[in-house]
Amino acid sequence: MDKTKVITRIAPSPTGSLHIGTARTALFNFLFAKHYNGRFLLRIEDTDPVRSKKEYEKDITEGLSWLGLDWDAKTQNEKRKAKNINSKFKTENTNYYHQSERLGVYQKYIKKLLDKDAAYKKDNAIWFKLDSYPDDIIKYHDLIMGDLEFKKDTFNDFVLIKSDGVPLYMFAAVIDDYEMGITHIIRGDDHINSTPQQIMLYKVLGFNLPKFAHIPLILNKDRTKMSKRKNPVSVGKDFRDQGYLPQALVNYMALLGWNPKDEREFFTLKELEKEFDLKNVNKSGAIFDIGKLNYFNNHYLQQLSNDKLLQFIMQNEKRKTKNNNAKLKNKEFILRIISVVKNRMNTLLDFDQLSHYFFKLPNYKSDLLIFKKSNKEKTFRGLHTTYSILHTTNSSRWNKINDLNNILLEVVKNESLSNGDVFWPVRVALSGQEKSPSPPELLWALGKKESLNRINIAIAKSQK
RNA sequence: GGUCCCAUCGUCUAGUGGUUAGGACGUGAGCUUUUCAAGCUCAAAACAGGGGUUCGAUUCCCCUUGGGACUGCCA
Repeated sequence: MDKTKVITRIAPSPTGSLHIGTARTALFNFLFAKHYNGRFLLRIEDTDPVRSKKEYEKDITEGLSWLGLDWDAKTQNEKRKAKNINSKFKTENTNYYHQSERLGVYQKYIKKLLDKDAAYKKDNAIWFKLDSYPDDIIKYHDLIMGDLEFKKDTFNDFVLIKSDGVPLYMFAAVIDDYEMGITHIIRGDDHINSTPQQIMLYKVLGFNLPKFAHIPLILNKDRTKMSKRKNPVSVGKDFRDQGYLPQALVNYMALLGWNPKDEREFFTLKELEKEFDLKNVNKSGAIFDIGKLNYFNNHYLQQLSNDKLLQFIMQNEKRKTKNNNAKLKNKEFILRIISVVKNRMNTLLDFDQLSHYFFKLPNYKSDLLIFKKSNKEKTFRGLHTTYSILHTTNSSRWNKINDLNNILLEVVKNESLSNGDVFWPVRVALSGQEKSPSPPELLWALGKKESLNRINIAIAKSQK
């Protein structure tokens, strides 16, 4: 880029949980800043004391961190400047910005506008005077949308400071972006129409214009905007808590509106930092497709080591139940289960469904033991022989899935049965399910004692 | 209504003044197999319409249509 250091920001209002749209905007701001070795800042726009809530602020910061979108901390100098002058707001001294601690700053610029006759007081509020902007046309170059042009007379004077003394977004954002030295304002294209008003403020205040980049919105299935108010899709509740991995969500969100101009589709955050540029962001909105997110999530789940996966499953379980789940105590056992069900998982939450029968054999009908191309006699014979051979099998042979597979094949051969006569009933005996990992995998995961126990139960059932 | 933005398979997208319009998800089929899943192979699936410009437009221009956003003392 050029000599000036890139500084971007994400400026959410804490009036709801971290929304998917905000997260995607944060991602683009983060990536752009990192790509050019710049800074990425977080500013909480909490000037609406009625709707703003601390819990939402917490959700937002936690969500950004979870995604790996760590903001650059305020400098010491910036920290010192922060001062809360309005009793309506309580703010701690965080390493990111709050508008509520900058109320004094806004006053300073309001005075300037008043002095210049660019603002006036009416109904106890401070209004911007459109006439103070000299031109009839406001134009700007958008890094994504191209050259944009607006007629001034389609706007009216607008409120800068409400009658209760609190500044409005339109004004506060301009002052903050200027004071924070924001070089690139990357935000949703729902802000295109309010940009001319902000540009007038920049000009009248004598500020240099930052670069604007309006990114296309994330859309619902019906192509309407996925909005924070109407479609509160939350990063924490709807993705993290539903068993999605941050790397999957990041990868998926990046591809919503941006692409690498070739056929690669898997990117880590680091790779995205390297590849991302506003030039490759397109103009039209993108529908959010949970199916494709699942695909990415499955992909990243497979990349995880079993140990890591165990760790995530425990974390998730903890978040859900608020205490340690007793059934997850036996780590060795869980690790074995993980390795046989892993590739069937789309989200971390799937583990429950895919693994319950390892912990407790479900009740099943004896008919289920009989393979569709088999009969009762063969089923019984298969189970019986399997039991006898496994019974005498040295537990050292139990460590290899392939050995266990060979044992089952031996049974098939010795009894002149078909694969289905043996494998199917063994599967049902071990899992009580018709869909499961392969019988040798089940044997291996369950261990010798439990496996024999379950086969015994099946033999008893098949005799009835 | 006004202002502004957008327009390639169902979805995310690549692409070029001359291409068999490419990839991915999803869908269907096949292979494999003891089931399901996975994996592999194959298939169906798109340039919104009309005018220009041009030897030639999916690509450039205009119009229409369609969709969306904004239109608060919200952000």
